[in-house]
Amino acid sequence: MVTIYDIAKKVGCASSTVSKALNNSKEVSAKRKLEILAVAKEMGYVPNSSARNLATKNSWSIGVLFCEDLNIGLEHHFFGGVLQAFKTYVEYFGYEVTFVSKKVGAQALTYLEWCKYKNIDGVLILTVDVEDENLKELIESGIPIVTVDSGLINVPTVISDNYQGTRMALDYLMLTGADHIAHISGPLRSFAAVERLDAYKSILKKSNIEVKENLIVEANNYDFNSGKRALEQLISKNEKLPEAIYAASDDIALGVIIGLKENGYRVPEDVSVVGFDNIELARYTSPSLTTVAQNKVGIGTEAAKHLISIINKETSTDPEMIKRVPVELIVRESTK
Amino acid sequence: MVTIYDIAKKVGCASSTVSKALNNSKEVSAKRKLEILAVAKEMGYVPNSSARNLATKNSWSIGVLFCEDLNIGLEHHFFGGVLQAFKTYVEYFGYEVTFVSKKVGAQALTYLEWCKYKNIDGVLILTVDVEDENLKELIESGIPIVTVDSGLINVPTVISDNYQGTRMALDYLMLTGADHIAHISGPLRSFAAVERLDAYKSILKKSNIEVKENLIVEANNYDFNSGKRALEQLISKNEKLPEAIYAASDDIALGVIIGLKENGYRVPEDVSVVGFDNIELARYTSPSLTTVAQNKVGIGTEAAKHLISIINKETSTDPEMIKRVPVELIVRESTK
DNA sequence: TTGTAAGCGTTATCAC
DNA sequence: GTGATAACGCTTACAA
Repeated sequence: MVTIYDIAKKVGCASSTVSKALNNSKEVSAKRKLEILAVAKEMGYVPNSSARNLATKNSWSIGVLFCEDLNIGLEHHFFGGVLQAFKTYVEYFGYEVTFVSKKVGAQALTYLEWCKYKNIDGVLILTVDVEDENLKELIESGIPIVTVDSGLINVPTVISDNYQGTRMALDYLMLTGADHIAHISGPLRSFAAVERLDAYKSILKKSNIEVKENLIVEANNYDFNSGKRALEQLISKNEKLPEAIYAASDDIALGVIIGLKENGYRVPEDVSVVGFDNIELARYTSPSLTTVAQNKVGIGTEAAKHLISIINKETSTDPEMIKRVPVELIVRESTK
Repeated sequence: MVTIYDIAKKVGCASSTVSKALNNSKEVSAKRKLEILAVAKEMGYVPNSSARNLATKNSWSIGVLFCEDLNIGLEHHFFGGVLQAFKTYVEYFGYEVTFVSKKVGAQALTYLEWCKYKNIDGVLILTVDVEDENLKELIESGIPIVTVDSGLINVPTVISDNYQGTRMALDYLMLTGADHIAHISGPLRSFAAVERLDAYKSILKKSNIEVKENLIVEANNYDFNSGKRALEQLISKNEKLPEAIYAASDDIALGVIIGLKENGYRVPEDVSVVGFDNIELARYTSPSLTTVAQNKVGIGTEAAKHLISIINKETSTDPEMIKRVPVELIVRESTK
């Protein structure tokens, strides 16, 4: 391994001079700087992260936290997509991203301990077990944190604009003649699910439409199967299905559509269906799916931007902060 | 920040003794050890990663490399799933995982430089631009590397057993009476696509079935649209479609099925279709999809296991090594 | 402009 | 068993 001492020896100067040259300090003459840089390159010098971090007390690294215990994780396109955009943005600003771990060597650590151990600059919380005591400690520690759609309170949050999305979906359905609109919500332990349900209720009220509890069903999860089961419940709770169903996710919506078909309903002739997400497949199903498109890149980027601004103390950290990223209604065949 | 000096002062011993106690060395009396541990806990001591790494020249961290330039990345369920399993496994053994970056602060680095900078123990290459010069340098550096289905040669690879999977798919199709089987391959810049195509040819030959070039079409990509377009090509190349189509991915297969329907074919009555992956949706489409299931967790875990064994020098690093993870045929409705 | 030296928090080597 | 002390590679006052 080549160190600044090796370079100093070869150039015939002090190591501090080398350090200054390498850090582009103006306390070195241009000539010396050039000379040192040339030798550094020639010798294949690469700085040492640990030594630098130790001396500067600065890690330039951001932790990503997600619970693999939950059955929702990186393989979910939403979180994968958000993380990718997040990573791209923060790396552009010179940060590296590391997964927050619960151990170092053989020793178990809490999240907070691990962050201190690594001297992490900030944390992105992706998915999480809200009950986790460890998490509480981390949140209260004062380390810069941002979360995405995790259901955590008291943490700055970046999330799709669920109210806007719900309004666009319902407005469109009403426009196409639906007087009765059911809602299959996501699991209500999810923050997004609650927001979409609240929006549904509030928008109906504003349109002077009665909110009927028998038109609301909570899916156990965001997936296809839960959607299908929720539809069965909806059917059993109503003699006659409403003209439209607003589902809290595309997977749920697809489950609903299959369930409708199996029960002899035509989509959209008998029942219109709108989803939420705009998964890749939505345009290819039959009928293709009308849906509220989430902007994964936008969410990841906003989360990154906000986290960095907290780290740089450009933003006073307001734990109540919620940044809503605009969504878009994509009209396809599953609605009239 | 609490350091071992703070602990030493409070306990009334030397810092080296504290270090030994903390590292569970037997060069400390049991009594002292207990005392020191208690004080450490009381003071909220957390070790410092940089200092430790600097002193031990050991980072306990593994880099994950993937090109976000490609339109395939973390949001793809396959890579997301593999990474998640990989992470779980290596963390169990005390490693942390960090994304390989191309810069540190404002300075651009090559992959290899970054790995040296971080003193990384090993690298998992997920997706990659095979042409990348930077990559070549990394591969030739001797740093422990494992890759998953990336198409790289000269890097130990963990991949689904594409031959076995193809054989199971084709055997099943032949069993159900298909004499002619077309293949929509993945993009041939992908290693897996080549393997599946080769297996297709070789298995047909072994079954004394002629390999006809007009029954083979390369999809531009692994996605739905590419599948649909490939089907159009297949149709234009053949007066009469074969009884079965073996597709290199589920997304391709779904595109093929939609295309078949649009062209008036029934699945599976007129044409059987088999995919590869077993994406979550495969069981829910109509018809549900017969497919070769890839074991994402198995692949991630095997990659982790192998990388760690290279790091520990338990395995002599053989760049030609290919570990094939068993696949499984899931029979559903898209085949007779 | 350049050099000296202390310090970052650990570990590891050697005396005692 | 315990304690000095050097070393890891770098940054940064401060002195020259």
